[in-house]
Amino acid sequence: MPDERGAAMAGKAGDPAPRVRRSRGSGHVRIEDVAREAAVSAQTVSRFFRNPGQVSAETAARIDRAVRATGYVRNLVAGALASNRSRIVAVLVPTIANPIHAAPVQALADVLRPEGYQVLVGSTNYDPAVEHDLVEAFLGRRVEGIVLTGTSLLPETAHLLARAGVPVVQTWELPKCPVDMAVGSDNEGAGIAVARHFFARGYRNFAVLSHGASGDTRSAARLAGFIGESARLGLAPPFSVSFTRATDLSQAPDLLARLRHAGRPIDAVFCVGDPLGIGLVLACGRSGLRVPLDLAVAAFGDSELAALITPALTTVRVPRADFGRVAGEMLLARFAGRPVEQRIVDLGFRLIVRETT
Amino acid sequence: MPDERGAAMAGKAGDPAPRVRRSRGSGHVRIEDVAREAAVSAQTVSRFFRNPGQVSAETAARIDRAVRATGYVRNLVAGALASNRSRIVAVLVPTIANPIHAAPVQALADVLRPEGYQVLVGSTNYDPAVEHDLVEAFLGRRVEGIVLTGTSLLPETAHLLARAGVPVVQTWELPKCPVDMAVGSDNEGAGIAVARHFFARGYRNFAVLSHGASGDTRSAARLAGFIGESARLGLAPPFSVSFTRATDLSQAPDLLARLRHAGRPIDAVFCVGDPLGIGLVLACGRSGLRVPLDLAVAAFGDSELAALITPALTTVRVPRADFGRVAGEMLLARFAGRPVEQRIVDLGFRLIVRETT
DNA sequence: GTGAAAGCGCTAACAT
DNA sequence: ATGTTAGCGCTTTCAC
Repeated sequence: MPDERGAAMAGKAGDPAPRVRRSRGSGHVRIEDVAREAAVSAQTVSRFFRNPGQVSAETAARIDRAVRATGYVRNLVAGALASNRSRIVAVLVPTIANPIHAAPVQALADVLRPEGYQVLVGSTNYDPAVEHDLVEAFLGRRVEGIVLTGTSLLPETAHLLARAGVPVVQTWELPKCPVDMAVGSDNEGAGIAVARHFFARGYRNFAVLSHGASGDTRSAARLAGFIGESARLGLAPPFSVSFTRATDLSQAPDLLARLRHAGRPIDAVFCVGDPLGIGLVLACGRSGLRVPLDLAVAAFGDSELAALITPALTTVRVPRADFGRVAGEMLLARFAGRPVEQRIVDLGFRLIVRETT
Repeated sequence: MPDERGAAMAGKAGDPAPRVRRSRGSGHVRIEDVAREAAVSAQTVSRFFRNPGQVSAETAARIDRAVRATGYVRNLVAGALASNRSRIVAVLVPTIANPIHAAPVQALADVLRPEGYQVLVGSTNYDPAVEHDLVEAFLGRRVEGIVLTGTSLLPETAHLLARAGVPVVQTWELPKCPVDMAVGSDNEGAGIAVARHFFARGYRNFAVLSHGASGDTRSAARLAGFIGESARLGLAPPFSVSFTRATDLSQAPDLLARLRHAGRPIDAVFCVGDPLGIGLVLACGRSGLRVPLDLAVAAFGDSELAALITPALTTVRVPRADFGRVAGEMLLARFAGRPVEQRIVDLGFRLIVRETT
């Protein structure tokens, strides 16, 4: 009878147990309150939440009723501390403004949800320092897995990750030395494919359109592939134009002007991302430049709009959703203690030739 | 001397304190390890992390060194439990695939970050049941504030929110009875404005294009405004066409076909969202339908692409980023205990007339 | 199937 | 400016 003491102490006043002090505490209903209401122990309530089948049907019903009566909401923070399992997986994307990242994040969340995991998203804005801070914050929240977009880690970030012992999946790219696991496509190969396609179509004067984000190694790899192949094809180095902001399409007309005053005629442009490519094609339409007659355009990503604009955009398709899905499956395997046989998964790419080339 | 017991027990072996058992624990470096290394108390290390200026410069340097030496990463989970402050704000959006939600989320995060808050994003997919589950999960993580997109809450969700006592900001819409606070624009008014604009331009045969998501009360309000004003203008009820999926632009050509076989000629279409409007305009371009000569189009959102497509889209502009910024500021005010003078903030809208009308 | 005890790693409150 | 103590609310371990 542990309540005896409180009852005895409060004897005269008849008040409920005046504990030593009550300045802490959230004021929330606790598992113990539910337990009391259901006339079971707190353990049983805890079991009920984690695995309802583990308690008898009758107890379950009583607990269920008690939960409703008290308005109890599980404290996952306390649970995470006690069990050392946060049930959170973090995913870092360069920017949520680019819808190209929606599919993988969605797919990741869809794979993880049935297993009870929630996905925490962070935007690095292509800044490795921001990425580092986010990784540290996520590690502080004791996430159980981290999915990275690209492989442009700072050495100290890689070190942090390695020390933490948290499963990490790098996506989109195929690093030679992954921090842990990776799933993606060959970006350099994509650049090469585009260069060859341009060449096969008869174009000889190339330009590349990229954004200024130095942390974007995926774009850099595509560019490297494209430029390298141009050289192998015996062409002059592509004229290079940079966006200052990755997603600001309103710059497209200005960019087009720079392309037209390159000092030499340009007949084909490779854009490192679909937003750039779409912006360029639309800007051409506005300024009366005929695509692909006056200028051919190819991009990367195969976003939804690529096929819809006129002329439809030639672009490299990568299985974006699968990046997220596979990343989630790899993490799940790790969580379950299953060994991941293939630490680097190449999901390939495909050049979708449409009307802009 | 609490260690005495352990020492006595392990007397002969002479081993370091063999505690009763050591099966729990994360194996991570703890604050106490850092404290020992820096020859200070754990409390001082804790203070150093939360407010470096609170410890002397010399101790700070020692702690800093100790943190590096041990590779310590703060356990924010334990911190959140002890302080009852998670420093997390949750934001719910219908879908991250629609880039229209990127700006407010970004702005919210930008306002909150300097104050030490992180933003947790969840997608409801326009499903109130999913929204409910997410709210419950977030509440379980003891988030300190919740930002909602739209006002289509289930009654039980509203109840859950009310009970939790967490500050809530509903965005995009202006509910008559907000759960707590709200910042948005008058969606019905936007629909009315579009109807009047169509009418003023001489169009008389209206249609509306929406997606099927029943949980989207924002779209519903726009539609209601548009339809109501059509009636007031003495016009026939607009012909209505629905997308099955909110963001699947590939359906646009099919939709266009349905519009053309409406049984009566349609000369102006109001699309509840920009993605729909852009898809429609592009589909018209593909099928040779002249916009606005054969069909006028207006939408809602003023996304980046709206001004870039040809013809440029007439659409309603709302200060999306400001929705997030103001929501963040309201939350911050609450956190600081400041009273929020204005619980409902109307940020207005503007019809941007371009070439599609 | 259920309960009792111990403690996860940190911070609030109270000292000094 | 720094140290000591007592939890935060849950889950693990062990016992029945």
